[in-house]
Amino acid sequence: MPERKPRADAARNREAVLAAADRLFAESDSPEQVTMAHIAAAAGVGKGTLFRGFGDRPGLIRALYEARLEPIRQAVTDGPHPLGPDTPPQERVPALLDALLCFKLDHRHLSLALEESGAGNSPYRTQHYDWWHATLRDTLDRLPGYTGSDFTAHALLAAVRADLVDHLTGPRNLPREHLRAELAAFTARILSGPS
Amino acid sequence: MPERKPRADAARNREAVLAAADRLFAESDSPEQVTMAHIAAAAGVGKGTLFRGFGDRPGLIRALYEARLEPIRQAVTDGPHPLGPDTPPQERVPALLDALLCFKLDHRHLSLALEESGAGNSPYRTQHYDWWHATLRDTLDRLPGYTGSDFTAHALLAAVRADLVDHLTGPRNLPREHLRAELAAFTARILSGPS
DNA sequence: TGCATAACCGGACCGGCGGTCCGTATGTTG
DNA sequence: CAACATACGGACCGCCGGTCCGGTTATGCA
Repeated sequence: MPERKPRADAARNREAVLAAADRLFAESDSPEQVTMAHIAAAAGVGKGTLFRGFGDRPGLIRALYEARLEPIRQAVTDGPHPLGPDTPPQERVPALLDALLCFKLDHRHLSLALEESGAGNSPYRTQHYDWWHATLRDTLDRLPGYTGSDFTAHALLAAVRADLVDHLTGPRNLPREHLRAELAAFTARILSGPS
Repeated sequence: MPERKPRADAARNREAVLAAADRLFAESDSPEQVTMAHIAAAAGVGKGTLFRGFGDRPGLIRALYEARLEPIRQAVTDGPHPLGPDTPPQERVPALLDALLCFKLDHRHLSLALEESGAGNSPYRTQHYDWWHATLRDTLDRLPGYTGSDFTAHALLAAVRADLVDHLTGPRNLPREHLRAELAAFTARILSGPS
């Protein structure tokens, strides 16, 4: 009874909006240049449709982000080695962080938009952050005798914040593979330290 | 010839604006609620004065932040143990991070306002970030045989990002001393790992 | 001390943004 | 095919950062 089938055009419009937003974010120089009116126009839709379907701007960005992240989420929750839950922690932690880093490199502006802290919606009050944190913490906890996993998980996730990634690969022109290597080295140091 | 003495009332107004902004940020729930018009009104000054004196909103926030941070900066560049330059790296790195963490705890909303990434001004394109990073990196480089100091410095600074600190001490109510201890443990793990 | 001048003040004003609202159009169901 | 519910869309609103210029006031010189 709670679920009512949405109208067909509504579903189509929803997809059109997400596709338009994705394109606009990818093409823009800065996420703030992508306004709700722009997205609506690019999707051939009125502004009202955007706000009815997604609530507000952060809501739209979140929906888009989570849609694009879904494959990785799948791979982590029940995928094969090295992201899946059967991977031993020493391998899985770096794999998780590397996957997240690559995702942010591939969706730079979208990730930047998401992490823009506006008003009460910090990047830490999102569903997917909690999920990443819990996954990482639980994996760390599988390391025998490891302590401080909660804070460590936060700190590791902070090392791949979108704006930091953007800063390192942007003006300083650090190549993608270099950054991945640096992150891997950093992670290794965390895992092999005293527990 | 480049330096002209500013008028006395201009200097007074500048201080009044900084004081008003400091108070408003401290009292507000969220940094975005503090508008330029509010600051101007609280300082008994017109909006034009704000923009002439500080350029724009980020400029005002930066000026305020750097003014409040100045004592710590002094203590780091030529102060005594444990922040000063004569401290051995194993002690100085945690001391630097702890000082920064405490500062962000004491100036929570101001720090949040500063790190809000708007348009082209990411928190990483500020003078003081470069300074913190360089200081931390150089200190890490004094550790014999340490590699990857550049990225490590970024990652350590990311662990004390204002919004993360806010998130941990806010809803989750983690006491100040707990967080400091967690950060210290994390830092220690970094320093004692394989180089 | 008084005047001429440049520096500074301040609030009316502007463009643009996120978000709302309601008359209209369209898909859906019996 | 009719009648209803649902979604559409763009005019509209309030607010904010930032600009501008006529009026004011400190300052340097005579």
